[in-house]
Amino acid sequence: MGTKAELASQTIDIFWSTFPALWHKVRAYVREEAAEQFDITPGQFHTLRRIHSGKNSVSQLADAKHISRAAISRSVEVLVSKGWVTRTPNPADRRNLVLELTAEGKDLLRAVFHNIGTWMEGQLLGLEAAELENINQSLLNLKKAFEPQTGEE
Amino acid sequence: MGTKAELASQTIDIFWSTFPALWHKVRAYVREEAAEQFDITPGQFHTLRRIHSGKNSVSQLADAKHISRAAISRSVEVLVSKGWVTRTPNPADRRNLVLELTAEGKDLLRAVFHNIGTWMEGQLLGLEAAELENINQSLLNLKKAFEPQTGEE
DNA sequence: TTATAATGGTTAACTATATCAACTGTTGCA
DNA sequence: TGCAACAGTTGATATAGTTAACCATTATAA
Repeated sequence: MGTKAELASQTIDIFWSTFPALWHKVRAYVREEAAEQFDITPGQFHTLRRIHSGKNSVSQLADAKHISRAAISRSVEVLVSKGWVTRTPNPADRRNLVLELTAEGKDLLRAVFHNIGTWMEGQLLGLEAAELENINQSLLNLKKAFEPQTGEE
Repeated sequence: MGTKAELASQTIDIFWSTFPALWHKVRAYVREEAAEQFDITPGQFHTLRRIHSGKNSVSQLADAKHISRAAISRSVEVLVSKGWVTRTPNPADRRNLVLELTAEGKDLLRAVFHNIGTWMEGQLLGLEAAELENINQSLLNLKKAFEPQTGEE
């Protein structure tokens, strides 16, 4: 019942009152802007984003998003059919298909990021520099707290 | 090109590398635990959560989640059919149906929150007290930054 | 070496959740 | 009065998730 447990309990309350609303707001922005300009759904955008950040197989994507391989497989199928992603057999392990963004996929991702980034920056500039620094550090700490511990999970 | 713009740009990068992963992790936890114990999907849980926090009509829920009234209407229908929510005609405006949690709905929500809270607290206790304080303040600031401005949006 | 288990990926059948468009009923306003 | 706006539902459709079953390949181990 020390101060730390109390703080953690506060964090949880604050998490629920801030995180989902913010997430849904960003997702709604993606839906409105990106869907209108590029015919891409939020889910497809996020899959594209994760491929870009190095998750280059169906299994890796499934692990990252904590959903089934079947769901990712279909999602990737759509991205391939739209010409944004390629599936290349991996000679070193012929079960594996390596995913990569096409030039069009990269362009699209860049455009959507730029679009959303402009909007987000406009919102964030309402804060003070010191507040932004704290946010940056805090998000990284939050991520660290929820990362799989060595030897566990 | 001041420091503040640079910080905001960093914040956006950090946002993308932390926020979605964390959100999907929490969502996955809800899916596994809550679904198994209470036969409730993450989406239903979040709708229940928002009704509990005071969004007591289909329209308010649609605004809060930034999705269509039609989608919320169907989601609420499920919650009603499962006995977790009631729809009561509002005498002051007979177009409006007031949503409320039933006792079962409240119990369920409490149980799921307790379940997830225990898990989250375990994760958060890996951080220092000062880090938790910063996280609490930062999440509130982040929310503030993305709240509709007076006279805009 | 050879059977068996585990991995990577797809497909099928199903359910949940989102869209838009069309609709009913009610309210507000000119 | 008459019409526009609002609250909510329903139908048709698309996307996204589940589990189970399956194929091909790779890893393990008797």
